[in-house]
Amino acid sequence: MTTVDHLRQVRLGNLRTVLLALVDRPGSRADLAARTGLTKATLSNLTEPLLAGGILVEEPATLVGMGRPSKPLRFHPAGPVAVGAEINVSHLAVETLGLDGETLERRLVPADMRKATADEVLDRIAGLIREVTAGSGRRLLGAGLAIPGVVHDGTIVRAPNLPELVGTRLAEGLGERTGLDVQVDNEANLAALAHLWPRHLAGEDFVHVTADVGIGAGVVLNGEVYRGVSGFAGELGHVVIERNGILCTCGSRGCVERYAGLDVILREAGRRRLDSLRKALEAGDPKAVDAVRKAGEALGVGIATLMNLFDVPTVVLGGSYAVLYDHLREAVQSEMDGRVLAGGERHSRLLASPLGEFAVVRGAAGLITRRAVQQPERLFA
Amino acid sequence: MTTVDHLRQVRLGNLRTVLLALVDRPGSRADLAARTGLTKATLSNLTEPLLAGGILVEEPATLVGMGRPSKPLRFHPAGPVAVGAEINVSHLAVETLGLDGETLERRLVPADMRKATADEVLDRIAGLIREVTAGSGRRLLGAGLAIPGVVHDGTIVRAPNLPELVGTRLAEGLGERTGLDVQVDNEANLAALAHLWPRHLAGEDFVHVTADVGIGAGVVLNGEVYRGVSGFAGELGHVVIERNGILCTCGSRGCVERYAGLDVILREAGRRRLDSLRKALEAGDPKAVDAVRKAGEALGVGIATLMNLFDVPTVVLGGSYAVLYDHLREAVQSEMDGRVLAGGERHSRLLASPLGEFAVVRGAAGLITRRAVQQPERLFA
DNA sequence: CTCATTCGTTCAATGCTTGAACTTAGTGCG
DNA sequence: CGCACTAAGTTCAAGCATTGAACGAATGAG
Repeated sequence: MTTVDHLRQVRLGNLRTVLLALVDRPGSRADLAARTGLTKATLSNLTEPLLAGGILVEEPATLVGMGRPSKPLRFHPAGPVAVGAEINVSHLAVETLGLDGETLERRLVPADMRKATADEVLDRIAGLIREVTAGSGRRLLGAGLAIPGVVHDGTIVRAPNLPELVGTRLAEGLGERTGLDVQVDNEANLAALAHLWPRHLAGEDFVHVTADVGIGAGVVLNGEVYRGVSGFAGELGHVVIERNGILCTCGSRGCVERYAGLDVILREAGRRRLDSLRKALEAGDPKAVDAVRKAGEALGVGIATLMNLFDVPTVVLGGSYAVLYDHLREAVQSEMDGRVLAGGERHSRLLASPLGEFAVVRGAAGLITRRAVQQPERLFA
Repeated sequence: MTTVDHLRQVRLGNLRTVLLALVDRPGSRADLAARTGLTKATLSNLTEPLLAGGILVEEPATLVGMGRPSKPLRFHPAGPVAVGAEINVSHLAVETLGLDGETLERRLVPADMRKATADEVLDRIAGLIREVTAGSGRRLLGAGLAIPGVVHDGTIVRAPNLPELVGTRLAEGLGERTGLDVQVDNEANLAALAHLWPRHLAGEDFVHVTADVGIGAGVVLNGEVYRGVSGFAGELGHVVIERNGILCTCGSRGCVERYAGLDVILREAGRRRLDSLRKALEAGDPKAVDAVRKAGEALGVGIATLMNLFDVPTVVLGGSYAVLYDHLREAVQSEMDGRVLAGGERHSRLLASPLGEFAVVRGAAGLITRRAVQQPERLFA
């Protein structure tokens, strides 16, 4: 709105384009100009403050081919980093992530959080963050915080497994403890984001499905995490597959969660923990195999419904489902093939997440690096 | 990419902002400046070519209040118009729509199209378009064409009720016949668009649900129609509500369509046509009332699932469902209240469409006026 | 040593928005 | 009737990011 803000916007937009190209891979000014469609002149101009600000470094010249050698630009190895943190029912985790997408430090500590108060949880998380960031000397861009619940306008509005946290504003609490700019989001959304940023692991339209106590789906449309109007989008656990089926805690009947939730699978398989179930599956225990297959059928019906509504070509199974993938795949795929309209292999792809137990916390950190790239003015603070 | 294309983009963006403000309502330059955040100087500059090009007119001064009277700008009454056309199983329709959102002409002619070839259909549509556009002397911006099927990259890839059209490229055929720039889309998407443009009738996040032979949902997220990767999004008809339920033509079981499709309702009610059903309902025929209530229950379960996935606050019932609204509402709302997570009146609103049988064709025309506003360079052709 | 080649920088030109000053066209009041 | 007041609309110099062309820099090939 001020004098030439419109011109400023053009510049920031171009800066974003350049940074996105650099996240993809390093490159010289000439190379970046070719990749972004900008001119070499503009690139020199745009990168100058980034180099001066310690965001980028110029590498020694590459001595290949004819002509003046190029000096590739990359993110500065001592440049700013983002922190990711995760609060879950049975563990806490933190991770630091550079703008180049490299993980610097990680911690995952088992801890029963079910009855912990917000203050207790935040104190522990803040301690872990201090551990992983101590002494690096690198500027911190902020922290992303993942929680197993629905967040709306910074407040936790639903958290079936961490009832103590409902109604609290965790971002502010963690901000006070760490001095960081904190952003809170749902673990399902962040696990999905980890498959999108900084690397595309499943295209730019997919659904990432995980099971903990509930079943959550993170929906990515057009390269953006879709959160819905109130942050409730992707509640795959409460998709109905049998309208007069088992009563659910949510008040509905026949929700997918009652047939394919991790608690249901474990109970049916007669096991207490995921690890024990996995061993039973490896040993070929028929009760375990059967329990997982049955869950897969229910999950497949829910996923088919989801795909008929969102029309995304790819489903990523993560978390516990990734662990059980080998025994889930067939049943899930079979229901999908039989029920998805745009079906057939051509359209529906089922993948296991390659990210393991750090997916959520990596997504939490990615939320911050991504914001820094999309709003490059934040890099000059 | 040329010299100062970036500057051009800024100008076109501002032009779009101004036109959007004018679609909302007419206003003087000073008023528009206040509403858009631009300066009076810029507004004079931007509107000058629109006035010269016959897109806008300056009204005689309004003589109210102190100071120099303002001369409101509005869309020119002889300015360009868009054409909408609809091909359906049992009728054809066309409509012309001005940039101001006013309907100029309409035709809806009953016609059994089930076995018609693409050429026959296009000839008839082209004839209707000539009828409604003849002699107006106004420039035509293009035509939107609605069909009961899925469109991807301009080709009809699915049309259960008009099998003759599958694989054809109707846009090109109609373009050749009329000389217009034609854009084809699904009727569900266009019915939804009609509730969004040029007037917001249900906010900017909602789902519009209609029943013909199948059940289609047009999904509007963030003020944009969401089409999915292949144009299959919003296939509410094939959301599963009983996983071992009735076999569906799509190969799945327990699809909503098998319980809440119009054909099912009519059969259960012992009627042949919607009109006859409506009269039976008005007379209180218990068989009819019961058939509609049962359909409403099934539909409500499907809608609840949809809302748990998309997290939209509003559902609009259109087409046949709007006609049956009084007898559907209670059952649908009851299932929604019991099953939607973000539920309660605060979050889920159920409405009947106010647009009647012209919703689809109005949306088809709206597709074109909307494009003209969003890409203002098209207005200077 | 010279030429060809490619990288990166310098610089005048372009064209859009802006705020301030100015002109225009009314109302209200003595 | 005239003068002050108010608000609409126009004019204009200033500011700024990108651009293409020209130029300087750094290397390989012959």
